[in-house]
This record gives sequence, C-alpha cells and structure tokens, in this order.
Amino acid sequence: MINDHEIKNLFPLFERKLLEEIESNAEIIEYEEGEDLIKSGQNIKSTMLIKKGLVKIYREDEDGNEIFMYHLEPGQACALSILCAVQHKTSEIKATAVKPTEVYAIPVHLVEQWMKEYKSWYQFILSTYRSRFEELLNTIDAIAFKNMDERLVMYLKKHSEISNNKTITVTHAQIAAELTTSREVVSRLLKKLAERGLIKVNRQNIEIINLD
Amino acid sequence: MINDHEIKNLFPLFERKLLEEIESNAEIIEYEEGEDLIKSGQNIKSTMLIKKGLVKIYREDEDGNEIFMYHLEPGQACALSILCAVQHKTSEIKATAVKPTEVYAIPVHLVEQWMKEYKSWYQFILSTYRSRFEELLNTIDAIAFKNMDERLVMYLKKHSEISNNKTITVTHAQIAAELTTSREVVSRLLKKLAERGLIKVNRQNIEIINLD
DNA sequence: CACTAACTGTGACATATATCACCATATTTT
DNA sequence: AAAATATGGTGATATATGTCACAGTTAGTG
Repeated sequence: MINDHEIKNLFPLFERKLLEEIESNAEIIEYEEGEDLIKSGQNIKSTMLIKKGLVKIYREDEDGNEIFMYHLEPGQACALSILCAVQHKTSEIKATAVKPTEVYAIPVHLVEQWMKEYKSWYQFILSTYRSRFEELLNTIDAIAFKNMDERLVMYLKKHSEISNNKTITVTHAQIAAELTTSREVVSRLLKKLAERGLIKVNRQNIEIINLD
Repeated sequence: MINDHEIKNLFPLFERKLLEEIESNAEIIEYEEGEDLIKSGQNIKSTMLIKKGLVKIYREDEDGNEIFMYHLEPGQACALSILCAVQHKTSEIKATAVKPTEVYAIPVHLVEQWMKEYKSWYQFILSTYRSRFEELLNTIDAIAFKNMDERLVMYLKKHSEISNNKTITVTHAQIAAELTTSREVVSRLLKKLAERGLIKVNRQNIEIINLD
C-alpha cells in the first residue's frame, strides 16, 4: 500500500501508519466542478481532507444570501466539517468545488480516535482550526472595516493568487453574490479599476495588470 | 490542595490531577473593570482561563476601529490566546474585562503538554475552538446580512442575557464603537425602539421591556 | 441563420448610514 | 455654585450602496 506516494506528498507530516489508516479507512469521493460538497443545513457525518481540486467555503443565511469566506486547497481539511460532524449539528455552510475535486472522507469516530493515537493528526487538526480561525477574522475585518472597492481588490488578488493565474474566470454576478452586493455595483467598481489601468475587464473574465 | 473546590465547579469535566496541575502551575492574574487582558498587537505568551468576572473580545483594525465579537465567562478560555500563543504571533485582538476579573494564566508549553496527557484538557481546548468558531460565524452573519437596527437588538439581547439583567449599563457611544457605527445612528435607532415600547432609554443605561 | 439566454453597461432614483454642527442636560470637579 | 466634562438629541447634508428599468452585446442552440 501507499505505493503512489501521492498521499505522502499531500500530508508530508503524517506518520506512515496514519497514512495507511487513511488509505484503508477513508472513502474517496469525487465532485464535479460546481458541485456542492456541503449544502447549507445538511447533516455532516464525515470530515473531508482535500485530495485534489479546489473548494470554496461560503456562509449562507435563511434568504439564500451567501458570503465567500475562504478557499480549501489539496492537503487541507474543512474545519467546519470537523466541527459540525463532532457536534452532530448542522451548520449554515456551503462548500462548493470550483475545480473537479477529490476528497478523503473520514468517518467522525476515526477523527476522534486518531487524535489520541497520532500526534501528527492532532497537530494537523489544531493547525486547521487555527488557520481557519485566522481566515474568519480576515473576513470579519473586510466586511466590518473595508469599503466595497477594497473588498473587490482583495477578492481579485486572492482568486488570482490561489488559481495561480492573472486572469480570473468569473462573472460580475458571481462576484456580487460572494461579496453580498449587487452586480451593478461590481460592474461599476470594476470599470473604475479598469480606468485606472489596474485590471482589464473582459466578458467572463478579468485580467489583472497590477493590484499591488 | 484543591480545598475550596472553586476550580472544580468552574471546570467540572477536568480530572482531579489536571485541576491540581492548574493550581500549582497557573499564575492567577487580576484585572480591574475596564482593564485590557490583551491589547491589539501584543505578543501573547500564555493562555487564559477565566476564573471570575466577564471579558469582551474585540477585533481591531489599524485605524483604531473595533468590533465586538463575543463574551468570555468563567470556565471558558480565550481561543485566540491559545491560537496566538502557540503560533508565537501577535493578533489584532483586544480583550477587555467588563467586570473585575481573575484568570488562570497557563504557560504555552503546558497547554501543549497537557493536550497529550489529559483527555479532558484536549476536549476542552477543542470545544473552545468549536464554540468560538460558531461565535465568529454569528458575527459574520450579523455584519454581512443584517441591518443596523437588527444588530442593535441582537446586541441588547445578548448583553442583557449575559449580565442576567434587564437593564444594560452602557452609553450610546460605546454601543456605536462596538457595532462600528456612529453614536447618532445608535441614538436614533434606540429612540425608534423606545417609541415602539420595546425598550426604555435612560441616561447611561437601557431597560429592556420586550425584545422577543 | 435566427433565436434565446446569459452577461454587461448605464442612467435615475431609493435607502441606509456617516458626518457635521450645535444645543441641551446631566454629572463630576474645582 | 461655577466650571468643565460626559452624555444624549436633532436637523441638514454627504456618501456608499442597493434597486429598477432597460438597452446592448456575446455565446450557445435549434
């Protein structure tokens, strides 16, 4: 087992034995681009480790408004799925695959059990909590203290960085939904950025010239 | 040792041995009403368990704006202080005692060590992360999806509940700072609530009639 | 190729909140 | 008691964002 070493590269800090446990106990689930890993209000019974692809995490309210919180990349775990799974509670969270994605789904009881058995697992879970905590604080900063133009620039930077691409493929309406504003506002702010020569706005995508 | 049993009541789930460890290793620090346990940008070298009193946690930005996030009561721990301490990072967090407060300050290395040695400690730390996570999500909901009038009502309810008192002693300016708005806005919204008979506005305090 | 749906641009207007100016009271200090 | 300070009330106005209406443009489909 563990012949392809893929999992070893994803989680370099895990003990060999833990990697084997994952391989033999985790179910691998595949999601298409645009498919939801977690829907708002759904009961979660396992924790997801991202194997491949890219996932975006949103908070949703009752009226269907959503706000983008952060990305999950290969080698990361969904803190919310741990949180919800362990507490057996639903949470108003949405996780959407933005690329074709594969995850290791770990049953809750193993998440708990491994905490005691594997030091590297417990460190991984804690560091997951820590980093997601930081992301949430950044989200709060943005919506509490920043104007929409600043938040838009942050959005563009972040998405360019994470997809490793100067060109972001997204519609104005999508950006608006994720920043909880309206399409018109996004279009106008994008236009202003374009007028200042910082970006180039095309149909379905935005090219970043210089946002530093 | 552990003769007064105070600590046992605060942390009923901790093993006897862990309680003894806390008693012999934790420094007890007292704070006056209004004093800061953590100032923004400060380096944190220990984790705080609340022994007595009441603490409010704020997020601050560079310009001195602050937003209230949540309360800490006796028997709870500051998740941020764990997070920051372990990572040896500063964080733009403010923790202020709103009543005379006493805390157990636990050196970081013990926080880490006890995680391995005491099951109840590790469960406590995890549940601290979980509950603070939920609080942050609620904060995000409020500022992303709610108008100021709704947020004001939430603020009043929460503060009444946590102080177990229908009358909240606070100035309009204070509320404004914690909700990141202006005093005038708070005064006007309070007036509207008073006109609807839901609260009574006095100088320095607000009496809740019925906000359900 | 025509038709439809999705995406984008833009003016006009509505609304919530922020800011300013100033006054009125209440409380504390001298 | 007088003065200084903290707190609260209110109108006028500014600004950012939200909403509506509608038109133009592109991509995909039959």
